[in-house]
Amino acid sequence: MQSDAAAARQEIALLLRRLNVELDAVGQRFADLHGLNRTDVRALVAIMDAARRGEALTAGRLGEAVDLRSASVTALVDRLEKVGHVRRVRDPEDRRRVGLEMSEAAMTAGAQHFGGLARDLSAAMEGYSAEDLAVVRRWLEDMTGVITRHSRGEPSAD
Amino acid sequence: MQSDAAAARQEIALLLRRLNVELDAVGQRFADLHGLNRTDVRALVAIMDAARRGEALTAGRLGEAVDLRSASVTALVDRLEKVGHVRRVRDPEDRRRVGLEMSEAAMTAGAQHFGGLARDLSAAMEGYSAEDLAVVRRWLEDMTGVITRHSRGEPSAD
DNA sequence: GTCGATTATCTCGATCGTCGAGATAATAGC
DNA sequence: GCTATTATCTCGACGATCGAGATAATCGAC
Repeated sequence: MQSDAAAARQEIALLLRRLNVELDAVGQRFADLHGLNRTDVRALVAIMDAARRGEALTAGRLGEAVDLRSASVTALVDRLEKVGHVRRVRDPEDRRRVGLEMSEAAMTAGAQHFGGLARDLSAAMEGYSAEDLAVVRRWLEDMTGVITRHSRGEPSAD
Repeated sequence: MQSDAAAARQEIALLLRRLNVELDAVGQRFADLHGLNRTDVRALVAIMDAARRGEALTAGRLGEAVDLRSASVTALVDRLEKVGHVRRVRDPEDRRRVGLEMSEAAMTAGAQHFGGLARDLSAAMEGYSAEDLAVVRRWLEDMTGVITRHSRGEPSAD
């Protein structure tokens, strides 16, 4: 019988779900603090991520990132622009395109909130050995693979 | 210099964020498959979790679980009841209260989708030793602690 | 037991986010 | 040039959520 081991694995799956809920709550809290909704936060994070990679997101690409139709993206960017979080910048190369640039203030607020979390997570991992972190890393990659297949609706490999 | 170790920790934090995104996508997929929105899915999960604990959720408690005001809960339960996923059951003890019972079909669909994920996750952990899983478990608890503090807006312990 | 306070849910009207359809404007291909 | 394609925007409609207030049941003090 290995039902003990199976129970341990199920418990870990439950812990993962709980972590997921709390991680979502971090985004929700940022939204509450800044008078935004969850979509707005996801958009700002997408723009920030792109900026970190050195790319300036266009309206269309932002829509793909947050899975919204063009009409909704226009409304979304209107909201973010109205409160000064982003600026529309027409691309001189292709004047149909609208680039999105985050304001310094929004960048700072985002870095403080989410960067602070990343810093605290990193700090909480300081007590772990390189070997332990390698295990965690492999586990994260394995779990993400399984989850990704589920989110795409692909059959489980059994 | 331990910037290598710091970089490894940051990378793990990024992996965790990616996992979170995919885990959200699993719920989104369930919603798409059944013509529901994310709130409806969260509600069904909350009802299912309560049922597993042997409790029948009332409308009010469901509202707390998914963070909605009573007016929205009424609309939410109306939606779920209309498509036959839940049934309103007046509590004979306290006839103000409305208990919520999931239909067999909804229960089965939920168990299939989310239970299937749990099963696959568990299977993917079979290759891990008890020691490795203990590391993962401790790590999950530590990270959840940090994240929960952030989601509650409590100061980081530095 | 009766009556006011409290609790649980519901109704109504308003607001806001999202979308489909179609307009507008710029680019690309021939 | 002229047409097809691409990127974004406008407009009208729909649906999820909410605040305020209504309704109905329970509780507590007397």
